[in-house]
Amino acid sequence: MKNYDHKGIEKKWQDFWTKNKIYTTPDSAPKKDNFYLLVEFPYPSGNLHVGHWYAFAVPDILARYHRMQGKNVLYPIGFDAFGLPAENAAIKNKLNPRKWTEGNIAYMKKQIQSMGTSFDWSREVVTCDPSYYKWTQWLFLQLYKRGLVYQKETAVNWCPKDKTVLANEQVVDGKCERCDTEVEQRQMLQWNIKITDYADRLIEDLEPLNWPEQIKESQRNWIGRSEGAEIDFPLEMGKKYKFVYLHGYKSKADRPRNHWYRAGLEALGHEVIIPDLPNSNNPVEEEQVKIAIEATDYDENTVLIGHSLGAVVAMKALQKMNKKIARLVLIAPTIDPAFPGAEERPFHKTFKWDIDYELLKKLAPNRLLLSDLKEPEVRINYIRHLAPKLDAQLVETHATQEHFTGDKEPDVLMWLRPTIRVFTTRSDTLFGATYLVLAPEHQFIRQFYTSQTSLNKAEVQQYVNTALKRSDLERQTDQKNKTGVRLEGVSAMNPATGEKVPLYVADYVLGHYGTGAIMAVPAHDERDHEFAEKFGLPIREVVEPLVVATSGFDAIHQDEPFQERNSIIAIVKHWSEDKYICLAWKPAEWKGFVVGGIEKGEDAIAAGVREIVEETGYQKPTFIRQLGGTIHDKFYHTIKRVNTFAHFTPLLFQLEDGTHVDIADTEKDLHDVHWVDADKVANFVNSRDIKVAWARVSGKNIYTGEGILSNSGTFSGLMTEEGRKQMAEKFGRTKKMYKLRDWIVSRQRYWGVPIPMIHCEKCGIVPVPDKDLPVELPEVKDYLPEGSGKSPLAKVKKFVDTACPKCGGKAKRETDTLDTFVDSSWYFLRYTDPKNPKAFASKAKQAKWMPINLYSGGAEHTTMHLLYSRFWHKALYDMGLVADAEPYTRRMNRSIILGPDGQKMSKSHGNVIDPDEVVARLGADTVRMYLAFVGPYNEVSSFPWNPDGVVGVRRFLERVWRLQEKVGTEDAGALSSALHKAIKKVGEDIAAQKFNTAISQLMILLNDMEKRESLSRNEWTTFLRLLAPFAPHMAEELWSSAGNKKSIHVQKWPQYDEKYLVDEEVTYGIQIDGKTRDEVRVPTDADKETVEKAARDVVAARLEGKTIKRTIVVPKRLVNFVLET
RNA sequence: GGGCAGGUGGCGAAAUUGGUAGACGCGCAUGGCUUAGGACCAUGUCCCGCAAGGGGUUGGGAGUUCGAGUCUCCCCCUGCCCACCA
Repeated sequence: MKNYDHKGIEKKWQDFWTKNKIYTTPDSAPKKDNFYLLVEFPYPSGNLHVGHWYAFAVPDILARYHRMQGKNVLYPIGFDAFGLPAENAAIKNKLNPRKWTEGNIAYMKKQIQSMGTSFDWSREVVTCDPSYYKWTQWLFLQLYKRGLVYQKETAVNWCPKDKTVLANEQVVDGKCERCDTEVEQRQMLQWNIKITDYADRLIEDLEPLNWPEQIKESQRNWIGRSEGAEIDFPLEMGKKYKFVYLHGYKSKADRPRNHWYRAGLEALGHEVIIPDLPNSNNPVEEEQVKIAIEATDYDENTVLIGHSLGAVVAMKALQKMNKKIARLVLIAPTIDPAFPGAEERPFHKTFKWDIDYELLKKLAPNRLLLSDLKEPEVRINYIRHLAPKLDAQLVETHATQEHFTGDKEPDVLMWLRPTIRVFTTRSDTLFGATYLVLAPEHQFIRQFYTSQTSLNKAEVQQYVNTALKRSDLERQTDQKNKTGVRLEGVSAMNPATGEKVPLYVADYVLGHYGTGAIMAVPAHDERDHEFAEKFGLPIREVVEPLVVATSGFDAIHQDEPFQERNSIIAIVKHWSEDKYICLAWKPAEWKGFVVGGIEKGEDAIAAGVREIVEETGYQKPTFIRQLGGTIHDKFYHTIKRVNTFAHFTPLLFQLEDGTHVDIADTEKDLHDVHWVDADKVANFVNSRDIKVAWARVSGKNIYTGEGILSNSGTFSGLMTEEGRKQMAEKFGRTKKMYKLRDWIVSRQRYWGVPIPMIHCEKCGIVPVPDKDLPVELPEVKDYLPEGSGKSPLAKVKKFVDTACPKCGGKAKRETDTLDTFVDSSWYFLRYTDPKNPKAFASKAKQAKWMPINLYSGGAEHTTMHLLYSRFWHKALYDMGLVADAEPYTRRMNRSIILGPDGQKMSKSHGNVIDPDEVVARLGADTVRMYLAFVGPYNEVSSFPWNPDGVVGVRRFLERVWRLQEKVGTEDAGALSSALHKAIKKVGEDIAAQKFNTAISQLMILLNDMEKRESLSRNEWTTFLRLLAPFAPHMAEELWSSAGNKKSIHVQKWPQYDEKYLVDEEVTYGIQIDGKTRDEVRVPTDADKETVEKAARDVVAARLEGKTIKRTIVVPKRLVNFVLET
């Protein structure tokens, strides 16, 4: 027997496999099911690292196993070949990025092939190949045609020195990676993809997927849906408007409510014009519109209001004038006669509803509809139908009198003024909103405020300028230090309380989330609280905490009634030291302060004093202060044995001195009294309500949880959850918001897919026609950016100058390239039909393989790549280009291999393992198998590379090699029971991707076989087939030496027989009182009585003189004797 | 601050899902074989004990159970991702 020479063997068989094309996968094979196993394709960085081995060689075990199980397995590979490193290398070393990339691909291909993986190279896909990116462009244009692609001014990282746009990873600590210059934010027109349109579906379609829950959860978090409300706060500001109010049918200017509106608006300094519209009882459109137009000069300071039929007059008048105004407000507009269910009205003959909503939208940038919920349903419905047509803010409310005809209609007046819209998830705390905060980017600041005379315009502008320059990173590291500036001369009205509240601009509010404005509730939000403290703003509590015992010793009993009681919590401070009285209840685990009920005719303080004396014996408590509002608690009273709903008034006392009288025995039996140091109280007490009360002593903890509303007008007493619904309805609208933002796909880079768009002087944006695809990346002289922020492509005149495909006139090509996440959003489709020149992949071939059975990849792609490609697939699905809404049936994230020192492998740590070196020394089979053995493959976990561990696997393989000496030539006899067990276990473990335990079973099998005198040929070749997925080269060599001609990798996985899995005898553990004392071997088929008797005999000495209360026999496991105590 | 995942020998890890904790491998120790060995073979490797035997043990504490690494509650610690998301 020769020694195990891995080098010779691996080379020999790799060549053999390639030559015989054993891994070339047909689209279908007779009597075989297709199985699509996908691994993330690599970026061709130039050198393979251990991570690549882990990513490709371990799933290869699975691919080989499924093949041996009779499946037609597609296990493809390619290269994600566009991207920044190639461009950086090109700039640095004056190379051609294509040549650099292609060189790397050629080198890495050899390395990957050295792993002995079963990739089908005939299906290789390379994203920078024009035959590939032609289809990237084509798919992008399909999305464009579907309305999913748009251009938008977006902030980018800009290095003022290098005059270039920087990717996020090129910004280090807010500075340019290359020249260390401070990075600025700069607005640029960029291509975006509307992934947010799919946010809900991306969340909902996760549900049925067979993915690990954590991956689903992090996708949901990334999308970040939150359900809340939008609420409008009317502004009172220095800016003066001219209000024109048009009354309705059978009405007139001289009505009490009109005078009242006038007074309200004039009080704020506005001008108010209320014309009498002619023939109010028999109105004619032309006459009324004429008078409305002549009422005044309309300009961009005019607010046009129409009530009822006046709303129609207002729309028609505005349409006719075709002048821009500030705002259009329609109060309970008259129903269009064409609307289903509209009643017939006398003026239908003299009015026409030919309204140009698009024009109105242009003329009035701000539109508001007021609807009275007391009115008949048909009008409410009509206004709901009108709102989206006008794209108007719809306010549904309860008027003082139906149809807003009361003498005073406060809701109407409130909404006549300009508003700030906020998004909140806590609309229930609206009564506690004592100020508003706008993000520095907020449009109100740009459009209105800075253009008006205001008291501190310069200060605000300066703040906004510096805030906008601050990078996200700076904002982050400075979270505890809130800054901001008040907007002087303007205030908003809290729509719930009617109070004036101040406005601030502060960068703790984000411009890109929600509406860019918040209502601040300092009593129940920690950030707002911090800001309010700093700026001396009022803090109003509107939520009384309610805690509920859902688990633990005092968990409430379902379906039992609650007994309510008013009680106190008395926190008692020591007379001289910083410690407090805590009580530990003896009958239960409860630990807290002095608590007790308030008796009839007693006030809270008196109850507190009484309870302190009764429960602690201390005689001289002095009341200090009440610690905020009531704290509610629902729990099961373990002594009184009843569900309790307690309302605690928290009180702070201090003892005057240590005067103390022994307490009653009945009290002593109930609890122990402890003096606890202030800093240990929080850990000592274990009751929810007590913890809330204690937090108020320091005053630093803000209650942000659920509870019962207080100080909230008619809403007081409601549960916060219910209040949230009701207030959102009454004062705003419910609204879903997402953290997910649209996908910016523009890159100002050379080495990417050119965006196939043309900018025509006449026609605007024109997509490149399909017949002109691909738009090929031209050669350029150098890869430095062009200087104005455009990509190096902008310097290539031949590329840029083109003719418009529509009109043939002068036009310029788009010079941005696509984000590489676009390339990788569909590569798996191309594998199914990699050479197709007519389509990105034919439907027939897709159908053979999609959706993917298993996608294995790195945890770093859990959110972005996975989300982008899921979105992309859904968009294609909606266009009928793919057959499934989801591309990946299963997804698994693999673990991570660390350096030998337990640190992440990196050059700076000096702990990088070079796989080529290890392979040269120990062989590819050893490395593959070691990586599979080191730990569970699909866990959020990491394993250090252990150089000794690798040697151990090598040792295993050498022992296998030596085993061939024991093999006879006869196929005599049945397989051993150990072999049957291994066939089952190894197979099941591979299928479950538990490669580590599969290998340990092979080791157990080897240990067993080594002990044998000889092995039959049949046993030997069976063993080799089990080994084949792990060590494909060695298995093939030994298989061939055993006289086989065909490759082992096209063989069938061996079969096991159930009857050989069962041993003749089993060992039972013998326990006494649950402690293992001994063991006994009994025939496998022995009945309970036999087992029990055998066990009893073994431990007879121990059982002497004891009485057995109970015996538990767990078949094939153990016998437990429970003794009488 | 939020979300997720974890915590088992000297180390990487197993544990039929509530049933003899530590399979398998590494390391270490002793012995054998050897000119040598980072090779190979055998035995051992939680603690006390020569042994028979006894005791302990899955981050800490409590609970449920005949029986808990596994279930429940409280606390502590570590890693990853996100982070002023209203």
